[in-house]
Parts: sequence; structure tokens; C-alpha cells
Amino acid sequence: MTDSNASSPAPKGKYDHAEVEPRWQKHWEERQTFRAARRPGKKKRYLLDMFPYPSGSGLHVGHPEGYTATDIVARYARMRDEDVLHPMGWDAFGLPAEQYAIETGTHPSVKTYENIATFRRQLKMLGFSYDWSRELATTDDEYVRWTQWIFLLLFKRGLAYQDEIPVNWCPALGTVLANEEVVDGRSERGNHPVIRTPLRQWMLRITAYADRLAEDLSEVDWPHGTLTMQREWIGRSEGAEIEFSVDGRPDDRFSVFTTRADTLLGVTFVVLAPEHPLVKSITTDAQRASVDGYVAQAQSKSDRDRIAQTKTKTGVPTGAFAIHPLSGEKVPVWVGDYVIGSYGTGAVMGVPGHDARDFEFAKAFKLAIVEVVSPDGKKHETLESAYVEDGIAVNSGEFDGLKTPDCSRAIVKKLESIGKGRGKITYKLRDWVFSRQRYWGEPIPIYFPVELPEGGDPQKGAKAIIRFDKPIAIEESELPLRLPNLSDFRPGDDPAGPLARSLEWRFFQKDGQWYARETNTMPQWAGSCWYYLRFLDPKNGSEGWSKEAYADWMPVDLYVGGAEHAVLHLLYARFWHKVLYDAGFVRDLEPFKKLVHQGMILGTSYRFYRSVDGQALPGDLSVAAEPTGLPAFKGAMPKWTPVFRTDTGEPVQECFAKEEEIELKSGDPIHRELGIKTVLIADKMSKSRGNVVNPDDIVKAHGADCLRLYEMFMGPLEAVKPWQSSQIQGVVRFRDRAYAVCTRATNDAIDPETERLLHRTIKKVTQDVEGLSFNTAISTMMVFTNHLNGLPSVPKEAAEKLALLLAPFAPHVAEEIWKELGHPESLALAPWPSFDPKLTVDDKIEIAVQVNGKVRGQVLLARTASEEDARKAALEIDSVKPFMDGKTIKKFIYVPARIVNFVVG
RNA sequence: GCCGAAGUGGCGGAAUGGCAAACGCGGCGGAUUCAAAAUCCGCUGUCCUCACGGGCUUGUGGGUUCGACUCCCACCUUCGGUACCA
Repeated sequence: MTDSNASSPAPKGKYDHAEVEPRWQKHWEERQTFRAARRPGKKKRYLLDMFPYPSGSGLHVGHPEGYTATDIVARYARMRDEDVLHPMGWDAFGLPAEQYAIETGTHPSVKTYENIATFRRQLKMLGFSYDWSRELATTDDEYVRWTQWIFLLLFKRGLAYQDEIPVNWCPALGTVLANEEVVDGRSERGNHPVIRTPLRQWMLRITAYADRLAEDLSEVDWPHGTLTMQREWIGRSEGAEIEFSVDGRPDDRFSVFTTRADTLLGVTFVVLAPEHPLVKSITTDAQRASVDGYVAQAQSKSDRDRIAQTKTKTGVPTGAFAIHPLSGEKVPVWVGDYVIGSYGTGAVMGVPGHDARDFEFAKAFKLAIVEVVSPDGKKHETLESAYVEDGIAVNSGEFDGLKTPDCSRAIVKKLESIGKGRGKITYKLRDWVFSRQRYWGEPIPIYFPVELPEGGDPQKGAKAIIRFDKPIAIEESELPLRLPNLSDFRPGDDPAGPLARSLEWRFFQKDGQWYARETNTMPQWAGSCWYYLRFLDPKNGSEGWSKEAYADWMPVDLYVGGAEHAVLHLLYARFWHKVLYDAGFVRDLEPFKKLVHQGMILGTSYRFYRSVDGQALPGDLSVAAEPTGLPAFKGAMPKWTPVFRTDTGEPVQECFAKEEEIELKSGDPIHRELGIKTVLIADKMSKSRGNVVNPDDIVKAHGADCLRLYEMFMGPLEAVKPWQSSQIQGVVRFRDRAYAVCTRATNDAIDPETERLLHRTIKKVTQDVEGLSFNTAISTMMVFTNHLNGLPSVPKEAAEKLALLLAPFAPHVAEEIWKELGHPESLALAPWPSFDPKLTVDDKIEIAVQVNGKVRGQVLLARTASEEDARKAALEIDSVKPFMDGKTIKKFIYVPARIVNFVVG
């Protein structure tokens, strides 16, 4: 019974990650092991992480997840003798640094570069094999220069233009707010009133690329869900534009957009968006007061609030009537905020019989409902709800009897012939609002002529009229246009942004004429739109990237990043790429060949409850969010937000304990001090939950290799996974065991069993790395390590191969093992182990013998055993016989190397 | 509502038509130790049974199949995204 460890020599001393890891990191850095270079004839891989915003709170355990995945592939590819480009940089413009600057008066770049230094230190500490010589930040002058250069390219190609767009202007804060910063028409910070006001903005004409952005998705290997989301966001919709005129006002016409032209004869009303330009002029005097009131109310709501109230339809009649383009009948014109001004034409035809929203609207305001599409071609008395499916036209005069698609075509044709409509394609996608009224962003490289009184000096405050209608591009030779060094970063009272206050920067003279610079800056998206191109050639001073560098590395072979960027970042970057393609600067239609989203890492906490008097209650208590239907609670309501016990109706407080406050007693998580049962909850990490994990702490306690191994071992890369610190123990033991086992290797020849397992391990790990199945790759290496651990003597060949397999996952310990095994050089470029397919399959395999689908025994069979041999051998098994006695075999199933099944009766 | 992902031991997960629960955490028992930690070995889905052994089990209910975690239909739950897009 007690045999195995007597023969195992003691390990040569414990593995000290704190000493080993920094030593190898220094080694790689000094020798520039991971510097990317192209060799002719070699395969290349461009492995890209979505670069981080260097926030003040430092690296989060979520970051290393995707970064470890690409790093494993990068290190693996180098060992396969491929050329690897694996860069890292910083998406460094952004609001937090600007807000910090407003509070402290320090320039945002100071804080930004401090944060970058922290992130860089933390990433280096994790041993990622980036080519740090290509590091860049979007805030670097040399980077901004080319971001501005691309903007000018867009401008010169007519893809950047100015427009008046309603924004959330907060006079008290003196700034424009994003939608999410506005709650109930007031600012999230400070609760000041916010008004919707039109403001001059730079727009990018992304809609010009809508079709190509949708179509070229067929070129890429992306997650199915992301492709769907992009297609839906672009939202191509084929339909018709139909013209209505206003009764008694022959010059006032408007168009509606519809995908169901076939229902045109079912129109009983039309609805205009509150911001529709015709609303003001067609409203009758009798209705003016209520319409004005309604429009004002709609304007005070943010887009979000307006959309949030979807339950009940609101609207008011304008008093005007529209003339139906085919029937000539008069239908009432209403204003309703369920119609969106910016989509289609900002007007819809109301077909309550066949559109759910129109149906609700008609019900609410008692408007007529007419059936024009029937499932069976017969007319029906009343409609209980809108019939939105295809069918056969009824009540539609000459179009009766036509099927929906034919009817649509016939009606559009008819409208075209009388000049009242035409087929049209509309997109949900809108042009991209590209300017921000902020300081900490790339200045837009545009200036405008200025009209001044004779001898006036605008730098000294002379009143200037800026001709925004005459934008002029800055000369390329003058790029980058740098930000002025302000001492005060507050927004001020001018919606034009803080740059407008810097008069010496804003106004300048050229050939005796005064000009004014654009004071808007670019959004944070700008820098991330093309960083994958700058990584190709980051030091190039004469162009953004050279054609040679592009040909060397593009396209990106694997792009890993969070699903939160599934739509906007990826769409914007693809848009720029296509513009660059049209201008001849890039050669691929799509920049990112394969895309993977790493799943979010959740934090773990343990829930329990407290009663009003502070008594702790178990976490599996049955509670409800609302007291409705529960026994009434007599006492005073607490100050905190309660939930309610379903048994007594008593309000209780939800509380959360940390992992270290919990111990397991017969499977139940029990609170150590309170002694009550808790319930494990996995949730987004947040300070308030106390479930945030800091990578620095993990590296300090267990080392970078273990953080990498744990994050990869937790589960599939794409899955959402809860972090549980106690589980790290498993990979810590694995790392230490791998080190101990490998460093006691001897020169003994490898035994056949170990050899077969080794080849199977190599095969599985290789396949899993290629397929990004890192969790199963690690478990395969664990199995092999455990096998070696049980051997009286570990063959050196097995130890060396294990070190090589482990290297992409846990590079530091692998290097250390390699060194201890007598190799003076790093294994970072050593050849990846190969396997002999013959050794990965067994000649004899034990397979299950089933009777009527139930396993009744095992039989050892040759891989290639014949059906007759299998049948004979299976019938010999003692444990099978009782189930066969007195039965007849109705069917015999044999799948070689898999299963034997007797169907008996 | 719609779109997407997912529901498997006490926990993280494995197996995508062929022996469910690999690997790991935790737990139990043992070896080692003066003792502990670390390490090593064994057991560990659940129910019935002294045992041998057997039944049941992949969210629920149906179906296809010799055979279903896996495929099909319906439903429930959770998470993520999105939203009056005409």
C-alpha cells in the first residue's frame, strides 16, 4: 500500500517565483527576445489585443485574460518558427484624465503618462511577450499627427462635414454631456438642468459605407453574435418613400418611409416626429397651444427617456389633414414622439390594421382601423390586434387579391408613375458625430477665415466673425497640430469648448489675414480606429506606415477584446479602414481576420441578510423585491433599501461577505464569525461589493505564471467566469509539481507508456492552443505531470518536452526548468515539440459493452477488431451474460474503438 | 418584446451522437512529522442495500435514435446586448 514515494527523491529545493520571474523578464528585455522582425519565406502572425485605457486604478484582473490568450498564441507561434507581431499600446485620451485635471489643475498628460507607467509595469510583471519597442500612446504627438492626417483624408474625400446637431448642453457645468451623463433631464453630476440645443458639430459620413460595412462582414471569421449585432446596427431596410400633401396647403408636402407599401390603402392617419420641420407651419390655430406644449415636452426629454416610456403612446392632433396619394381621402396629421426625427423621413403613415405601434396609437386616440391585408383573402369584421404577417390585399381597390410582396411592388410602381413615391433603402446607421467640446483629445486640424473690424486683434479680444462655412484644411507639413498648454481646463460658458478660451492658440495670422482654429477635439474612438496600422511601423516619420510594413504583417490574424466593443469600435475602425482602402493606403478589405471576445471575469461574494435590528439571517432566505402581497410590516422602515421576507413581510438588508470570511462546512459556505449559512454570488467586480481582485496581490502571492495559468484554467476563453481566489491553489500546485518533477529528471530512456502519453499530450496541447481551448490544454499537461510524478525516475526527454509545452502558458517556470535541464539558451525560440501520430493511438482499447443501451461490462479489443470478433468477445463477458440469458439478439451495434451494444428482447 | 450566450456534483468546469462528471478547488481518510504547514497516496454525483449489487441523474416536458449533455419541438430560468427604426 505504501510504496510510491519511498523511491521518489526529494525535490531539489522549492521554486521561488519572486526571484525567478523578474530574472527572466530582465533576460528577455535585455536580449530583445520578442522583437518582431520579418524573415522572407516564413509564415507570419499578427496577434493583437484591444489596447487598454490606462485608468487611474491600474490593471484589473479582467485585462490579463485576453492578453494571456494572445500571449500564449504568440509564444507558441514563435516556437513554430513563425514571425510574430505582438504589440501593446495605450488608448490614452479620455474624460477621466480631463476631469482629474479640472480638479487638480495638473495637465492631463501628466496623469496620463503616470497611469501608463503603472500599466506598463504591471503588464511587464506578467511576462507578456510584447515587442515593447513598438509601444505607442494615442496621445503622443507623433501619433496624433497621423490621426489628424487621416481626418484630413476624410475631409478631402468629402466624408467629414459640419452640421447642426442637438446636444445635451448643461449651462451650469458649461459643458456638453453624453447621453449616459443625463438622468431625467438633469446632469448626473450636480443635478443641474440640461437642455437640448443644436450645436455645430463635425460629422463623418459613415452612412456612405453602410452597404460595404454590412456586406464585407462575410469576409471575416468573427463570433456569430457580433456579426449579427453589426448587421442590425447598420440596419439596412428596403422600402418606399411615399409623398403626402397637406390639405389646403398645396406647397406643403412631406414623405413617409415604409417597408410595407402594400398597406398604403390602410392608412387612417399620419404621424410626424415632434422635431419634423412641418409641424410648426401646418398646425391649426385651434391646436397650436397643445402642439407647442407637446413639442416642448418632447424636447426636454433626452433620447433615452423618450424611448424608455414605450408602454403608452402619446401624441396630439395638429388639426391639419393630409391627402392620401392614391385614394385622395383626407387623413388627420398627428404629432407623436414614437416617431423618431432622425430615422427615415421623420414621418410615418399610420396603418393600425397592420402595425402594432400604429394599432396602439389608433386605439388610444380612437382612430379608424381598416383591414387591407388578410391571411385568407377574406374580409374580417374587426381586428383584435394588428395583423403584421404577409397575406392577401383586401379593401385596396385595384390591388385586391395581390400577395403582399407583389402588392408592394405594384403600389410602388403606381406611385412612381404618378410621381408620388419611389422605392428606397434606409439605414438605421446614422452619421458619426465626431467632435467633442473637450480639451483632452486630438485637435481637429481645420481653420476658418475670420471677419474683423479694421485693425482688430482677435488675440486681444476683438470681436471676430468666424466663417464656419469655409473650413480650410491645415497643411500636412504643419501636422501635428498640438493642444495649447492651458492652466485651466474647465469648460467655461462657451459650448465651443475650453480651447476657445485660448485666444493666442485659436487665432493666428497668415499672409496678413486672421484665421480661427477649430476648437472642437476628436472623440476617444479616433485613436483606436487605426492603432493596428501604426504598430506596423511605429517610428516612421514620413508616413503613418509604409507599404512594406503593411505587406509584412497585415491583416491582423487574431484580435482579442471585450464584447462591449462589438459594435462601435469595430464598426468605426472598419469604416476608416475602408476609406484608407479606397485611397490606396491599405490592401485588405477588412483589417481583422479573426476576432474573439474574452468573457468577463466576475467577482465572488457571499450573500446573507440582516434584519432591521441587525440580526444576521441566512443567505438562502426567501425574499421579494416588493412587499406587495406579503404580510404587512408594522415597524419603522429602515433608511437603507430593503428587500422583504416572503414569510413575514419584514424588510431585511442584503449583505455581502468576502471569500476570506467564509469557511466550508459539509459543503455549505458558512460565515466564520456570524456562523450563518451564506449563498455564493458571482457578480461584476465593484468596490461596493468588496469583490475586486488586484493582479498585483496575486502576482506577489503566487507569481505571474499562476495568474496566467489560473485565468486560462478557469474555463473557456469566451465564457463569463467567476474569480475564486481559493481555486488558484490548483495551478500553484501544478506549477510547483511540474518544476519538482522536471528538475529531478534522469538520463533514463523513456518507457513505452510514458512515451505514448507524451505524444498524446503534445497532440492535444497543440490542437488546443490552435483552437484557443487553453483550459483543456492545461488539464492535459496536469495529467501528464501527474503521470511523471508517479514514476520512480523521470526521463529527461519527457521533462524537456513538458517544459516546452508549458512555455507559452507559464513562461518563467518553463525557462527555469529548461535551464536546470542544462540548456544555456532561452526556450522562447526553441522548436515546438512534434508528435508521432502512430504513438497517439492505442492498438488495444477497452470499450464498453451495452445491453439495450446500458453499460454491462468492458471488453479489451484491438482497434481494428472485426464485428464478428467484437461480438464473440463481448458475449464472453461474465457481467454481460445475465442480461442476455433467454433473450434473442434483435440487433448488434459495433462502432470500432467506441462501443458494443446488444439490442435484445 | 427582439437578438445573442448559457443552464452538468458543494464550487470552477470536461465530454458536441458512443462508458456523464476528465482536470482542478473544497471535503473525508491515510502516509510523513514531536506537532503543524508543505508534500505524497486513496476515496469523494445521488438514492436503496450490512454487503454483493442495483436504481436514478446533465433546467422542465415531449420527440428522433440501438444509443442524446450533445440533434429536433415546446416551455422555464439566468446572464449579456438592444430597443417605438415605420
